[in-house]
Amino acid sequence: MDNDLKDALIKKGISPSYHRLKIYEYLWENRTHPTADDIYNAIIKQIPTLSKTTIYNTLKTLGEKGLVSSITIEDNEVRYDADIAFHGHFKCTRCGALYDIDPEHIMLDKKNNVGKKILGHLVTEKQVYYKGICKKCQH
Amino acid sequence: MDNDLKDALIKKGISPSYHRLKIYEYLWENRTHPTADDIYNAIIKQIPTLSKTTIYNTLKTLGEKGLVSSITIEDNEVRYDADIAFHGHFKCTRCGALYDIDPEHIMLDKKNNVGKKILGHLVTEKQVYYKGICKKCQH
DNA sequence: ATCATTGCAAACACTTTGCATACGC
DNA sequence: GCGTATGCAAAGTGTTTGCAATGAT
Repeated sequence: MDNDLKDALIKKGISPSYHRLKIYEYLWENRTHPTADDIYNAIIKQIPTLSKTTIYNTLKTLGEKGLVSSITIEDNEVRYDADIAFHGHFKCTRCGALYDIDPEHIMLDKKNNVGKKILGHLVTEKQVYYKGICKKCQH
Repeated sequence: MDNDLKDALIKKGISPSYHRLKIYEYLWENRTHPTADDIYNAIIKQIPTLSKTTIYNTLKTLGEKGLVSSITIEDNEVRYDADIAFHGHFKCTRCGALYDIDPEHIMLDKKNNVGKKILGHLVTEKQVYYKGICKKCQH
């Protein structure tokens, strides 16, 4: 399992250092759309010398190579996701949780239009998100 | 025309100070999705004593009262829009321009689902955006 | 020995906060 | 004159940068 992730890094030309592997592993196992800070606070327990810089460097590298996607909904926080298949998001404005939303639930075409043109503009990325009050917070 | 905007502020319970009116007027006339800084740099010419704080205060007030919507695509900049009808956006990663995209072009339902529930979550806001290379930058 | 990775501290950009001043009714 | 709006400066937050130290082959 660890080796699968390691191989994924190698396949993309990223040398699989211990730190990078741990960060990618964390994102792979925690589908909670963590921020850079969340990831840092989780992994520092296992790697006490870890620095934020390494988190940022690694997330940037993984992002550039297409292994993770980044989600910006609030201006003050970027969240990261190892699920790179197209899907929407729902952000609860009360508790802050971020949920995944399948394309079929948002009446979108399942394809994300990436590689196509809209009004003449070439699309390389698509994001759909909702805000509101999540299921748990409605009571 | 100025009076229409003034009345819109009054109707929402916002006292129409000169500064607030100028900021709202700027957003109304410039559908370029400016940042707080863009607005500041534009209006400082007419009101030399203007401060950024007033820009932020005003944008917050207008946003809370539903007169402008804010768009977050890049983590480091919030853009503002006096067009509060639902529509998508396209951000050019080369030149940075932000274009409006009509709902019909993005194969979405025209309704924005606001007030409805998705997977049990109550939706209060929906945003759709694309990134890519815009028409002008493709040559 | 060489090159890449990591870590620290400082720099940065945008936004918010606290409080004093000025304005409008 | 009183309450609100404004402005300044400082603090805060998340991220990036420069460079030195460390690690791997």
